[in-house]
Amino acid sequence: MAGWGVSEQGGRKGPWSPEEDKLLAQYVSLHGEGRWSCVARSSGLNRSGKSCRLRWVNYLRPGLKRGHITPQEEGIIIELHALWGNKWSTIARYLPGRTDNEIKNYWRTHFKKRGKPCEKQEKKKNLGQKQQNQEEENGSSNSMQEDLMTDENIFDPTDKKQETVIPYPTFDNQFLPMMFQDITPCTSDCIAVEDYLWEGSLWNLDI
DNA sequence: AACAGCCTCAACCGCATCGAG
DNA sequence: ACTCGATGCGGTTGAGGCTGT
Repeated sequence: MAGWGVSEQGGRKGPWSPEEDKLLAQYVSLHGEGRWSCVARSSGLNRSGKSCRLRWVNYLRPGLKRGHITPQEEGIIIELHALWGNKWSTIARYLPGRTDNEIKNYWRTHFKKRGKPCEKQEKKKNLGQKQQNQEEENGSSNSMQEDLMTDENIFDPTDKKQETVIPYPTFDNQFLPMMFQDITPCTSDCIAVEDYLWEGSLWNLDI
């Protein structure tokens, strides 16, 4: 990000102003989501379609949750990441109100670099830098996450044979109580995933 | 109080995929 | 079958806030 300003296409870049947010929200409420390039052109925003979509999806869309990821959500993220790997948008579908960007950032912050979730704060308080470095070197502290991320364990969504349609929960029903929404699998594949989620402890809230 | 290092998160980029013509 | 624009996704970056010294 070498300096905000104007993109190659001439559109504005950088942080969105409240005025831009308002324009975008107004336009989407009138015309609906989609056709982002049209949104960019017609709304008066000097932004790329991509930028408009991203802003709407990650920030302006109604129903987005604010605040910290809960332990329950964290558990879901761990389980689904073990299933699908870095398929953040897929994982986000199971966390109503959370965006793929948010989940991606969370994973990166809490799991990728360091050890187990929540260990960060403990480390800060209890461990000296030396010990921290030692743990990072021998990799023992995050063996759980690394195990989950091994190729053998990752469900490959790009494999058409394995790919599973995930019909729920979507943004439309995000206002239902999280994780106990009225889920209705529509295909046998869905049921298979459902079985995994229920039997495989994803929905076990004893985390 | 000042500084340095770390962390978070909004936003960008590049690539892949999809669909219309 | 091919091209091209639109859209979606995952990876990456950097500004600003936070925390420890």
